[in-house]
Amino acid sequence: MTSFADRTKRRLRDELLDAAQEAVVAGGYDGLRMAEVARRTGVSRQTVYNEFGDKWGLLEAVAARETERFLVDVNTAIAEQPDPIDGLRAAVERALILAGENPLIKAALSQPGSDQASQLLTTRGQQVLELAHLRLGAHVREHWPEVPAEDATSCVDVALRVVISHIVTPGPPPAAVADQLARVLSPFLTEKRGLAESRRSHV
Amino acid sequence: MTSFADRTKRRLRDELLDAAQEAVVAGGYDGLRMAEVARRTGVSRQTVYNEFGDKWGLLEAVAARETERFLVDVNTAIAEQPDPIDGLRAAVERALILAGENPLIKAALSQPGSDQASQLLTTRGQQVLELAHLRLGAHVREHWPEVPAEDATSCVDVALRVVISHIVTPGPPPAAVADQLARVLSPFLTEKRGLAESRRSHV
DNA sequence: TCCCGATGTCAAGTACTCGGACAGAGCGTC
DNA sequence: GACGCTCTGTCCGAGTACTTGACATCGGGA
Repeated sequence: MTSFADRTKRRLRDELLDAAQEAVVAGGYDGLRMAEVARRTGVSRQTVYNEFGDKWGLLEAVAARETERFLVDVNTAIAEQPDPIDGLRAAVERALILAGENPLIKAALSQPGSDQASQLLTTRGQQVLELAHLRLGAHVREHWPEVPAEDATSCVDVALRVVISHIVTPGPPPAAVADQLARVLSPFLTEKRGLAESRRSHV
Repeated sequence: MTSFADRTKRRLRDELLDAAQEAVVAGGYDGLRMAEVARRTGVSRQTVYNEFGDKWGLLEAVAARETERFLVDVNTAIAEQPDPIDGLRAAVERALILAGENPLIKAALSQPGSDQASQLLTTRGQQVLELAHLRLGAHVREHWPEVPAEDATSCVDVALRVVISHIVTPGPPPAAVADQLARVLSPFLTEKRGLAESRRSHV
């Protein structure tokens, strides 16, 4: 059993993040007030600083939590597709749809103080990149073990960067982007797969 | 906004009560261990003592919370009936059904250490009596203002004592008891109402 | 009889929070 | 440009609640 104190600490953190996220959604980075977050949560301002260090730390924590949720959702989209190409398409589409609907991302891109927020989005992008590498990479390795790890990594990397770009600067609808990416990348994957297989059967 | 500390304190209390109630249901009064309640909640034994004083205090608190829930449920049953007699019948039946299903009451009546537990039930009975007086009394006053307050009180009192008796020593099915009580008491109420009205019209 | 488990009490230690105060930066107003 | 205002970030003393370990006590069972 986790101690009550531990659970309370986690809950405090969560509630602070809730309040902060709400504030960011409503008013962007500038609309995020430390004192307001504290007041809303029913806690002293100092406690917020104890928990997150400074305003930037708080914002990062908000983004980290949201990222985690984002990835969980995208992951299920991938898991539903046995074929990696389909998984790629599904993941891309899902990610773009989620991003389009996400109030936090909207706020980061449109609200005042968006310079900081979008910088955060970029930082987050790096994290998403790494985390998604792990997930997506595992998926490819599992279903297409014949594709060399390095090539799978390259492919995932390209896809992710394109997706993030589309999130920051929206373009065609999600499905179109997903199809495009799948179309562009699938030859690479299938070729690599074929090479690996022929090489293996040759030896 | 209530302070986070307040909410945490309430939550702690609630979780302690959850653990205690579970223990009582499983093993009766003797099965309730202070140390076990503390361990389950992830808190020190001392904290349990700080919160409830002693074992009896803890048990009382469990009973108080359950009583409150019980009354809320019964109250809605009353509120659905505009006619006090129907309300009486509905409340009695609901109370007996709830009591029959309630694991805590079952434990109090059957588990070892039931002497303390049933004593508690009696103590609780007093509280239920008082609280229910207020609620039921208000209901009667609202819908049959012509019935003297004193008579309404008497009526509610009799009904409650009979109900509690039926909980402690179960007899006929709830509906039968409810009908019986309604049949026995309704003449009293209607007569009192009639008297009050005629007296008023006379003056 | 002795041991064991449980209740209940106590004191000291620890961690966290609160409240208030302060300096500094940014921003609009006069 | 000086001023006032708001918000950030930091510091510290006081208060509060939880923890830990110890102890006395009581009742049941080997």
